[in-house]
Amino acid sequence: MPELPEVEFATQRLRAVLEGRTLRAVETHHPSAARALPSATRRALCGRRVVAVTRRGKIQLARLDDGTFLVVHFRLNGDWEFAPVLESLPRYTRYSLLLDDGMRIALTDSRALATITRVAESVPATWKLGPEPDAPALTPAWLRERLARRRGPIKPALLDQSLIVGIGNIYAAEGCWRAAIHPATPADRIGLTRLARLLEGIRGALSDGHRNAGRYHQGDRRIPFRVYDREGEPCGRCGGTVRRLEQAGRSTYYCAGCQRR
DNA sequence: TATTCCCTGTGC
DNA sequence: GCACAGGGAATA
Repeated sequence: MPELPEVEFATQRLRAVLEGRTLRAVETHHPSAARALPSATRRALCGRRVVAVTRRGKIQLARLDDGTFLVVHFRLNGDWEFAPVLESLPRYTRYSLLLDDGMRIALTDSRALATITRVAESVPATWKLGPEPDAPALTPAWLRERLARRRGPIKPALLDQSLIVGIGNIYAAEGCWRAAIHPATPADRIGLTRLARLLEGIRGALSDGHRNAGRYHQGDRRIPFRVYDREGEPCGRCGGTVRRLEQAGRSTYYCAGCQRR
């Protein structure tokens, strides 16, 4: 279930298990995984020590002692499962890392879209990724400057990782709702005041998500997104009806009452 | 800047 | 059956 709060949580769990450890073996368990991480690369990873585990947006990075990186992306469904090597492989394991302390890290993903790749040192620094949502440099003025040169509606723009990194489909919609901005509003026609509210909305939604430790449910209670996946339900702010529309092939949820164009 | 595709599972 | 799924790279 990986939006940014989940990936942050996953990165912490990975760090606790992987940092300082040496890789004994790296295996793939699906053809698409083998394509992303060919056998020669997997073999070359044996004996490498993991120096640091970090995150950039929704990308998890493991820096190795030879200066290269393992690059992990969960996409829609990925997750970690940690267990001693003696236990059986979890269902939907696509990659597994065997460590020198007898632990095994499994990347599970029913859809097999998650990837682990290996890149050279210089690559992560040059990726075209925007600032983190909580970066102080991310101000309304900066955002307006970037959006001024942009055609198209705001909500799909928020999914562009080169604008702001780490915002996914849920938080793009939730941020627009909190700022009372219609998701189809042209991105270049939102003024400073509303952009300030949008940033607040995105940050507020993310920090609520973070507080929930990256889970969508607590027991039986669904964690309350305000519009996401609530088509037809009444808006908690104005009582209007939550609608769904499609933008760039993805669902967008918004309140038809208080998010006016 | 919008589709198409990568995959498989779930729920109607 | 079919629509839909939280992402993103490749394509027109």
